[in-house]
Amino acid sequence: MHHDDQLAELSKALAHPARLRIVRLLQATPGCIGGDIVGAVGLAQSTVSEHLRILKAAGIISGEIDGPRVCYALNPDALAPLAEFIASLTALPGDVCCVPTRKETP
Amino acid sequence: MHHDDQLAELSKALAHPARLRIVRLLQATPGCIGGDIVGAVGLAQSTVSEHLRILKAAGIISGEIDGPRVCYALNPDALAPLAEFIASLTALPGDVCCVPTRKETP
DNA sequence: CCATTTTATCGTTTATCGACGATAAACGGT
DNA sequence: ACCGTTTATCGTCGATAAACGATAAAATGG
Repeated sequence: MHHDDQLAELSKALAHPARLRIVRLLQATPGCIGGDIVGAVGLAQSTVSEHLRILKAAGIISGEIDGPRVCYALNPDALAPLAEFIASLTALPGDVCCVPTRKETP
Repeated sequence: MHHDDQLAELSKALAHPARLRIVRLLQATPGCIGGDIVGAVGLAQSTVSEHLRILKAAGIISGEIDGPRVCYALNPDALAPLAEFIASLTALPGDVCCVPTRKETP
């Protein structure tokens, strides 16, 4: 897989308010919250399950089976490539562009 | 707009290899590259134009009209919220979860 | 061993995305 | 004033994503 494809995968996994919500929840909750996630995001159980699957596929979270329920935990390291990419952009000032400038595109 | 919505917008704008490619190009090129972007990404001109539009809508790039062509420049600051969000996740170690662990979900 | 609880999967529907070609719009140069 | 160049927009198509309800699977507790 190309490098940009991996970054695109990570970005896509974060590109949904419900999934960001889930990530925040997992970050805020020290222990394990089971299906409390479903109640918190306000979507159907099956929909939340799908969002969890997407996050897990991207490596952003991991799930451990704990009896009948599943305990999800955050994997902040998975986002390191994305963080590095963004940091690399801020590194050098991508300053001036060509000629004197005319007007802004609408 | 909710905070998560803004982050989702930014993530979505990055969630495509072609757009990441464009961002890299703009970062690497000190001056202005015009429609060289089209040749570099290997997609149709209209498709590239659409990707540029999406990146501009997210504030990640800006376009200045320079005669018949448009000069695009990178806006690394636009990604600061996303960078901060990711950094905040790595901050506290989101470590152990509930009970001893049984097995990994397939 | 059965009932309950919790999560995952399936099937469907609707909306959004990504790509393209064709066309329009804006501008510089001859 | 036209002509070539460059970019944006439009319309369309197939593919993917998002949401839901219904159903199945797994494991605990009675």
